[in-house]
Amino acid sequence: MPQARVVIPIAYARQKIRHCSACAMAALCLPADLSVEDIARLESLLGNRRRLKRGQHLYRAGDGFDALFAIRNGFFKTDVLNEDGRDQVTGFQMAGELLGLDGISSTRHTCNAMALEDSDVCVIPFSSLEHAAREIEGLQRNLMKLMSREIVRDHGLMMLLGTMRADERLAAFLLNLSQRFMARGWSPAEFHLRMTREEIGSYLGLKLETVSRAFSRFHDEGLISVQQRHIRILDTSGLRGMLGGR
Amino acid sequence: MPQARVVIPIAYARQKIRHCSACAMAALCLPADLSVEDIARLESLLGNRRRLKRGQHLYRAGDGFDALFAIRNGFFKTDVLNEDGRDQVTGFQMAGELLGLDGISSTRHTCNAMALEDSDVCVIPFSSLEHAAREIEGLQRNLMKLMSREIVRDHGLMMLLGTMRADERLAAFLLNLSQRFMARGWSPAEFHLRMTREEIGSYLGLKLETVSRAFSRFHDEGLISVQQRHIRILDTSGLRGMLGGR
DNA sequence: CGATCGAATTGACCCGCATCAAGGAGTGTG
DNA sequence: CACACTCCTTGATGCGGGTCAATTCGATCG
Repeated sequence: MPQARVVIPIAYARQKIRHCSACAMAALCLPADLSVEDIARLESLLGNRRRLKRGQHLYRAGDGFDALFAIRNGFFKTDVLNEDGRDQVTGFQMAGELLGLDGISSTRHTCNAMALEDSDVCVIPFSSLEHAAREIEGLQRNLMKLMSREIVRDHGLMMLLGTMRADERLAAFLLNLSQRFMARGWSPAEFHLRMTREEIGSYLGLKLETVSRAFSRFHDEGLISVQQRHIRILDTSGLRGMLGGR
Repeated sequence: MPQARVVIPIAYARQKIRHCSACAMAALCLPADLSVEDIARLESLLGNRRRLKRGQHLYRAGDGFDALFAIRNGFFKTDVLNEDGRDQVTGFQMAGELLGLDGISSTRHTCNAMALEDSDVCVIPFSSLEHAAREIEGLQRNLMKLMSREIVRDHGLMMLLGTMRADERLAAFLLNLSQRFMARGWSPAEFHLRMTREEIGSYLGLKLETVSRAFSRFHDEGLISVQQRHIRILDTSGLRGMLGGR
């Protein structure tokens, strides 16, 4: 067991040599479209990697903000909690996506980020990133694009929460997951949900029972097959047809 | 009437001399905390001002993106429209706030921005802004903070849409407006709504009848007085108590 | 000053989803 | 292997807000 203490730093050191340039997710992440030299610059400012076990928090609302996190692999949820105890899942994040953008607005994080499976993130100290972004044109642009994309994504979710009925919401959710898995080279048709029905419900503004019933209905209609958290999409266009199926 | 054609360009030219440094909203806007010299730099890259009549669009979804807009005075709504014709108001913006951040993620805007009263905005060409942000540290930071603040704001709205009941939503809406008016030195207790019940409803994920009924209920309970669009808040803490009044 | 038109209010009814409750499936533990 | 625990499914019931419809209010205009 004392060995672990020795082994881990070595592993870190080795990992630190090749960060982005060896990362399968680079194209979806901050380094997108940067030149080899600029990627090297970016790598030089990265902090250590950080590993999280399922259920661990990467950060919590109120924690000081000093770094962004790029998911190397794993799966996260973010949620906000308000005064009266209600909480709302604001997103599920997967490899290649950035966590912590909410913290830039002040000196503290405003939401919680929790690993839904054992995960691995790159720590990007924000002050170094800011500094580098002033010198690397493409980096500044990428960072702003990522933030803007987050804003656009949020608008889509508002649309979902404000105008859609339960099964439209779930169909949109599944199609979104499917598409993001596909963008990562994974199967778009068959995947394992890493979140509970309750977390899906919180994200979609529904109760867990409603989510469960909608899953069963999709199953009965032959759109998907569901076994607990294992999902197989059988009829993508059928699912797509549910949107606006008002 | 031909006179107007002559007068307007002159007015523009005169306005261009002093932008941020003479603007009452500077503290809430991009120049916040910048030095006098940096503000001068920022002013030098501003485009013309642009005036809009009530009902005019500043931009529409699909329009090319090349500038941000800072509201000098007036009032806007932004909304997104999806394939099947439903739309969702994503925000109401007032003096000192920035419009167009959604466009950064691609080369096009993804939502519509419409003036709800005669308004006046500063045009900020984005490529110049990006360039200046690389040289002016505080400017880059302010821009990122504004984007991050937008993300945090959106999370709050998701919470509202995902977990609150109708009158909580309306109470939160009124308190938010009130606070923003106060931050601008206007009355927090008495104001004129610039949007219809239907637009409020779209923003809050409710139908216009529900919004109207909630207003009437608040009125009957002595929390506010309502006459069409004129609102007077009579009991702020009462309103606040409605949140989480499950 | 009456006519017209969009916006807001109010009422009656109904439906989708929340709520409450019971039981089943899967997983880890002593 | 029994037990506990969490997560999921399914049913019964009720309510909040959607829907449809009628009326009123206020502004604009001939």
